Amino acid sequence: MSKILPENTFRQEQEKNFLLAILGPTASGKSDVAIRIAQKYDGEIISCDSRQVYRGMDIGSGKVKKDTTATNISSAFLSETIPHHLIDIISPQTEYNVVKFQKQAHSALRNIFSRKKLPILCGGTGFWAQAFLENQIFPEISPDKKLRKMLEKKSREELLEKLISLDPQKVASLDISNPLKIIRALEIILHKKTSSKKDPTSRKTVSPLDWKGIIINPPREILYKNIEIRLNQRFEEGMIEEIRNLHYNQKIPWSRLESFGLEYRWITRHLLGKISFEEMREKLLQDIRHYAKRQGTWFRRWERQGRVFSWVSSKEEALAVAKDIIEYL
RNA sequence: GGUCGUGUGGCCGAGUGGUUAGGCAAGGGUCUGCAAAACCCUCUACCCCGGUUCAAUCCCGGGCGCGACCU
Repeated sequence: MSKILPENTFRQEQEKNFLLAILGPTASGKSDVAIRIAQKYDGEIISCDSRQVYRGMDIGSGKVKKDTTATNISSAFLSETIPHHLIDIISPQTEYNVVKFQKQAHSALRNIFSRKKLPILCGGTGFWAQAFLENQIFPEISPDKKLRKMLEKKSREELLEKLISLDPQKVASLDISNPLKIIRALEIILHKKTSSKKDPTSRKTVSPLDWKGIIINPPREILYKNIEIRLNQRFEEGMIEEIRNLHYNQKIPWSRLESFGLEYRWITRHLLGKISFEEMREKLLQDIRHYAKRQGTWFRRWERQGRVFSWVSSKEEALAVAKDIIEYL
């Protein structure tokens, strides 16, 4: 089994630190494609999914099935004998965010390169993917839960007023109709004032990554149909049980579960008796479609900013394009 | 057959004699430490015909459709 296919040797020989990204909306088949590429070219997967990082959130977040037979030494999550990084890394109680992801993804990446494997970033969280792949720099002011909680009670108008009084210039470059954005802006300003350590924009620069991205973007109707089929499967696989368990056994508060959105949000509401199964299913389906749409918006915008992607409409096409990219590196 | 009621954009649903309710869906978009989150934009309709009127989706008459009740 360790006798490798001709394609596999290819990886060992090439010196470039190249990274392939498989992106796309939910239910587009990213995971399948990534695993098949990894199998063919001796790769490892870095998951880029803001919900799959959490332990116990399996069916609802669409994790690939874990290998239970494998006795591999790797600490990574294994599926189809392929290591998956950044899956199951923290408890759902823990706060996680882009910056943490950036750091961990980079360390996973270094790790994979050191073993001369092909890293494959796979996921639908566009914000995280872009932050990681483009080494985006964030102001070094970490979220302040207490402050946020306090500010959340205020109206958008009050928040805006406060922001204008503190930093009138900031307003121009901000989406001021969104309270969350104003809160973060305030958070940065207030902390800069109190703990004026170092210039928040200064940070070690990382050398740019050499990567190419494939976006799987099936026609809307097909995607929506897949979403529904997949949702039905998830119910059959015991997704409701999973969420019940997260609350009653893992003691995750309902409010926390709701905040995860989609399946976690709607099933929680159903478990609390607020809505019937049918209503929950309908609302959830609707929300997943909206989510898929937003994901598409993200990728289109990213491309408009100057990044070129290979857009494909099916898994097969994705595999063909991946083959071209990798074999002609 | 009769009586009463009703007919608004893909759906729900207010309303008015002349300046376009609203919600949902749909589509588009924003995003620099909550991103499966949060937020923004677009989508001028009033069943048909005739009449009244400067002007009708709104008033009157007729037709058609739907609903309820009566026979």
